[in-house]
Amino acid sequence: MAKVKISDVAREAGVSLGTVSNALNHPEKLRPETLKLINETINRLGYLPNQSARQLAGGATKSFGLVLPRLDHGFSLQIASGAHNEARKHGYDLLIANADNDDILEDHYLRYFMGTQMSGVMVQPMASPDWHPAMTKMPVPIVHLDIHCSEPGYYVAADNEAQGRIIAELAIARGARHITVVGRAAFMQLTLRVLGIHKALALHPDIKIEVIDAGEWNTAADGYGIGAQIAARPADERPDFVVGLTDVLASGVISALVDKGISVPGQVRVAGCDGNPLAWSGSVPLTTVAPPGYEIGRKGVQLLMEQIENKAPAKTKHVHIGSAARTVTAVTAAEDINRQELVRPFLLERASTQASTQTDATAINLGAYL
Amino acid sequence: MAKVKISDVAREAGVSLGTVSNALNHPEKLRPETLKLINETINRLGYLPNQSARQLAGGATKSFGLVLPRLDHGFSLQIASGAHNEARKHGYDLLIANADNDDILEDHYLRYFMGTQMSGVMVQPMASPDWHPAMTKMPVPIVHLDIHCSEPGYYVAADNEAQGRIIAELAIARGARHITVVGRAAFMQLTLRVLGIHKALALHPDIKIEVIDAGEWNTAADGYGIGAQIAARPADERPDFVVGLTDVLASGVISALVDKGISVPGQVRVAGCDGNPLAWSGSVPLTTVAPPGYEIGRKGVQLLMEQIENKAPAKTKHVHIGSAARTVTAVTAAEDINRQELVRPFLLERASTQASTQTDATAINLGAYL
DNA sequence: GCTTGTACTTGAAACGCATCAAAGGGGCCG
DNA sequence: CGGCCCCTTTGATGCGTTTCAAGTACAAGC
Repeated sequence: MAKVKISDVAREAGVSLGTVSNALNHPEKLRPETLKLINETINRLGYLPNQSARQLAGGATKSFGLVLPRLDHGFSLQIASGAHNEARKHGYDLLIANADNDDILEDHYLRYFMGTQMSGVMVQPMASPDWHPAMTKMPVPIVHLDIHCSEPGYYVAADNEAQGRIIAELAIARGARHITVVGRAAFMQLTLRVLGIHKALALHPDIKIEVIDAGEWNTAADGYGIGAQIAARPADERPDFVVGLTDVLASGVISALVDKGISVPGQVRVAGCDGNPLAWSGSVPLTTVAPPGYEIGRKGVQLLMEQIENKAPAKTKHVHIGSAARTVTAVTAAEDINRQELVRPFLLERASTQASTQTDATAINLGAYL
Repeated sequence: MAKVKISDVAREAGVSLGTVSNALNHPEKLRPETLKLINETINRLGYLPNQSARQLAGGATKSFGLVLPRLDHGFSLQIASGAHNEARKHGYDLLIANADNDDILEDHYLRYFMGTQMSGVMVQPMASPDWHPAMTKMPVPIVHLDIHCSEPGYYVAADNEAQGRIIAELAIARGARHITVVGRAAFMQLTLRVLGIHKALALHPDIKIEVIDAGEWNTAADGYGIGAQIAARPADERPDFVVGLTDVLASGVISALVDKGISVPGQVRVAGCDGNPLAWSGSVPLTTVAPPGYEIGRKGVQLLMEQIENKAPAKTKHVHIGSAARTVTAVTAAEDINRQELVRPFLLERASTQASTQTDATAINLGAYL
């Protein structure tokens, strides 16, 4: 049970300590026989290099840290997935920490990663990173994800405003006369979506628009409540297009409307706004705009690599990724549900979505969502 | 940009190196003024302890590593969530690595964690851990999750067989005469579910049962294909109850059946088998059995703590968590879809589900799935 | 046989910190 | 005033590696 260290391997193999180290890090420098001997000894003894010591002695390790606000948020997972693949491509490991919606914890893990000699760190922050500016001038490359920083630094953000615009344009294209936006714009991202919707509609003063605040957490239950409220209105005061700022909200709205006997999309169309897998993997898909989470993660790692390779003092560099990507559309099964984009059978649609975005692994990854 | 180290802080604060170290690790040993002075200096200089050095000097850190096969699998996330909460409760950090369905990578991260002086490591292995037995006799506490080990060691597994049994019993209770199980039992977990179904049905020889293999990955598309195939049969050869070994499969089956004009659950009932959030968060919920992922993660950390505290040589210890937990049932919106558990309105049902399982944070966590 | 070069191998130094025995300082008691 | 004890601070030591200048062995060329 006592840990076997490099010197044990060296002694046992009858070579010096430095040679074992070379076997691990620069195998090309050793004579093949020596290498083989050492590897055998390593396996026989069950030697496991002490990462702490390696890092201490050798400087940074080839690994990145990623701090996410939650793990059960599909978008964050797309980020993680994109970051992971890109990191592996460069031969880096990716370690993920869950801040669990807690400022303190986010800060804690951030410091932890910076102190672990990670080669770089990424965060999808809950608050603006300006909130803890100390972090931005750390001796480790850092990239903020899904957020706009005013301070100099690196960040990758999705164009949330465009996302709102796209949904609004979809509504316009579908001939909407009265649009209801459902949800609490508690986060900057959601606020921007609303802004995008307003901007797009500014050109169409004849279209009526209202925004209904949902409960604090934008849950499906909140959506259901608002849906019920909408259903209860006289027909001529009902919107003909509802946008859930969140897919889950949209789901709730649909449930309520249909429960109350209102046809979707016959009388009211409903769309979501964040490309949640549940929106298009369920048996009744929902039209939604998918923000490019995977791409954000990928780009984040690329910015990290850039900082590492150039070793230049971090100048400001921001990357914007258009959210336009694609609108997940689908045909539903049930007669009565959200059939608005009736192009082809649901599953074929999904299949074709995957096929057409092979370069964008998002679809593939989400597709495997069991 | 040069990293500031503990000696810099000490010099700047006019105290010795050991005192700064104490400020960090044993603040109660310092006079309040000294502590304050040091903390101010730390902040002023932006000092960040080098975790590698700490670990090297001080032995294990209070942190656990968790290696997951994928991140976009709801079940794994429940594990992560449970493990995280339990770990934090004990004051431990949790770092997560994504093995991305790759044996090599799983092994890599496992070694990485073991070498990082983690206090303990958990894996949800893809293959049986007997596959790489070297890992089980490492000098770091390790717990295997969601798998049965024959070797001595610690593991936490869900009772997948019970899961199959529960679904089968549901089918029986609903008066099924012909059950079709859909899916490829590629993994042990799925095999056990099938086994459970068979065992439960052994008592009912009059009920016909068939198993249809799905494509390699049990995707929704696979389910759709099989659903279409079922739909094409003459009415009297069609099952009246379909079990998807995976919720996604079940979703696909439903889509196909309804597309082909077969009423669900009027003519055919369909149930899933793994409590995927998409099953019950979507606008059309699916009946499914939820395996206790959250509980598995929690229990895993508890076993780790046990090993750490007792420091006894790891004896075999296995924990089984019954999957019985709860059957997520729901009322759907659309007339034609899977309404089989028509108890009360969908969202109320969900609300009550959450309320009744406050102690089981699974529901709460999944509920927040945006 | 001697020199030069090539191909490996060696081992001491440093990495940044936690630890802990020992020293320092101050108050209290006799 | 001396002796004790307690509270606080000190700094040398070692943690397991990597690195790199210095060393060894051997072959080829003269």
